[in-house]
Amino acid sequence: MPTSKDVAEAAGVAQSTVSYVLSGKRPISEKTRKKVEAAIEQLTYQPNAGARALASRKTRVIGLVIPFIPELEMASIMEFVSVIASTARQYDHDILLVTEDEGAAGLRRVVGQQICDGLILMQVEDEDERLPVARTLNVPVLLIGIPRDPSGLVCIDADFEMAGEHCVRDLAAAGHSVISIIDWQPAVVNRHVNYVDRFMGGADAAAEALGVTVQHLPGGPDQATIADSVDRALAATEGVPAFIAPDRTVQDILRRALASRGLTPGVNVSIIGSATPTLAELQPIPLSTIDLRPAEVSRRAVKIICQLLEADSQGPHESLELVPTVITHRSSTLRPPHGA
Amino acid sequence: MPTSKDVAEAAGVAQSTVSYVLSGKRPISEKTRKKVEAAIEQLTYQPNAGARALASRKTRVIGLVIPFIPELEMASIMEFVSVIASTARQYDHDILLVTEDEGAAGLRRVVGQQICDGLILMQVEDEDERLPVARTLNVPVLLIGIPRDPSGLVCIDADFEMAGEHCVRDLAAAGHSVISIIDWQPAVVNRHVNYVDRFMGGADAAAEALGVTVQHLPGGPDQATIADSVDRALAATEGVPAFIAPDRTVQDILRRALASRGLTPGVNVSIIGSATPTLAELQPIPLSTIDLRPAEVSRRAVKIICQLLEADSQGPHESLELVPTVITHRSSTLRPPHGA
DNA sequence: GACCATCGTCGATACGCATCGATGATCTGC
DNA sequence: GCAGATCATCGATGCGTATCGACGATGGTC
Repeated sequence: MPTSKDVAEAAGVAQSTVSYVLSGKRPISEKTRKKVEAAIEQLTYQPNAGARALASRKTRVIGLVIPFIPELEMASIMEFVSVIASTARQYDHDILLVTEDEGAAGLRRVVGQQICDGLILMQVEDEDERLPVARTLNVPVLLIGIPRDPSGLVCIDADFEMAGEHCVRDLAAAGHSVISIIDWQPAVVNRHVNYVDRFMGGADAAAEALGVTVQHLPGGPDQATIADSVDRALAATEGVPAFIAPDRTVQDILRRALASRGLTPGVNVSIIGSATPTLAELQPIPLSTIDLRPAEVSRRAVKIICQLLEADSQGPHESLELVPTVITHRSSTLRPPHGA
Repeated sequence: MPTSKDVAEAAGVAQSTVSYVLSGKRPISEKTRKKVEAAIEQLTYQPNAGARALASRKTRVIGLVIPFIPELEMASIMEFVSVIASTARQYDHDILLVTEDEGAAGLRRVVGQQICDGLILMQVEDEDERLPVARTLNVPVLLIGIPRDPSGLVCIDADFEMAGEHCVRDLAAAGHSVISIIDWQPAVVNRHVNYVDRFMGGADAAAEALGVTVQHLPGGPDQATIADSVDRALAATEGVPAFIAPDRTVQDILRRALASRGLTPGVNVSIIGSATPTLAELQPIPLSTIDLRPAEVSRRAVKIICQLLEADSQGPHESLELVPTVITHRSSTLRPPHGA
């Protein structure tokens, strides 16, 4: 592997000049620059990351703490990971994976060894054991998700409250007066991520404002629970029933439960779920969705932390950004009576 | 951040002694070791990764090149990623994400900058543009997947040939004489990953050996194609029809197509799919599966590359490891007549 | 008790880059 | 045509660790 010293010799300049050509932190004459660039090209020189990190005290690596939830929602998590990694590259950074099973010690490790300059935490829980540690680390930390106490922390998440509100508002506009929300499955609820509460809060607020009824029913990966929820929903509804099912696993089971009761989405029952556009279109009856925009959340997350890294901010920052959700009508919901 | 020099001063020894305590590469007296360890503890010292990499020429980081396939099979990919990351930790290594959209240049970058000591490539295609680059990089590279020409490369993958063979063998044993394989969806087939061919080859070989008929039918995320495939399968079958659907997206559509034709898995039709045990159990009729064991493939992948890193092997290694697949009977297939 | 091997520790150096102060070269204005 | 300002480049140093050679202390041997 060639070093900057090799490049310097090939170009007939000092090593420091090579460094300045690369960083642009001092003016370099056109002639010298050309010579150096030619030497770099010819030797296929690439700066050594370790040496660079040692000298500059910056690794240009961001640690990404990924959650470990067997099975569930893995596809969604992968979308975050993938977009975060490619966005980081746009800011000339790389992503180091930190698995959740390392716990808070993992954060201390990667920051303490100075493997990375900052951290992104996914799936932040209400009372997350990693938060006290995150607050004392002297590097920028970006949370995806909003803990109970976000003081002194930088957070971003989808606007679940808006999501709940929009779902209820849309179903109400389509003429439904009773709306049933099937909860996320227990595996998610038990994680104490509070987006569940925020979603429900938004839905309840909208219901109150619009004078419609929202009832909350248990979800679950088992069919019995959901079948029971459906029956309770039907019993409580006059007219066309409406369901909101944010959890993707719940949706599949719900669809089957409705089908076996002679209910067809878009005809004599409405369903809104959360799903990516592609997945929604693949359904036999394309699903009306509330898009929680994981890609946009990921992009902004990287942008924010890169700005913090740029600023070299020492003082404890604090901010909270919510990404608007988007509701899309497809065929699984009734059309509003007035064409709205 | 404390340095090893700080630790040395606190313990009243030389910096090099601290280094030897940590590495164990020279004998250290019990007394000195205790003093140093106490100082490390008290200062919460952690070695600087950059300096360590610079001096030792080892980063203890492995680059993981993740595929970029919108939507499809993301959950499965996440399982690879997650298991690879946590297994790497067991070998005291970390994982750096490299996204596929960087292409072959990405490999050159992370290796050239010496950000990582080795690479794992996922979803290797038959004629992968990254392979010629991989061969010339002077670091260990581990492929998950088997290219057309694996010479000079180290590969691991699930044994798809065995998988195809076992599926056919099991269905034949259950009394089916005509077996229909619904192909992966076009998005997968068009990637030219050759596991599709290997699976089909295994199935065909088993069919020939057992004297049963295997027919290949197109899959696809659209219902029309699959519905058509089902009709063609039924037309060609006397007795109870049998389907093999390795693609998860195809499975869902297939299930609906069968249901709408009055066919119930395990009763008057057999289906074997590929899915994780958890997902298989969640189905209304638990799915008999061929498990391609992504977690086991991931673990072995990390093990192999860590051994190569350990060995500091310069010469071009070459190996090919296939992980046996596991077939599990649940309720979606007929039982063999003789209880076998 | 003199000699040599072994053990434990130290000091010095190298790793490759960023960065600071210094220096020579070129230009400005009078 | 000369003092001072600006520009481009160089040399030296430090970042924190691993590692090599050296060296004093200890133990055993005859």
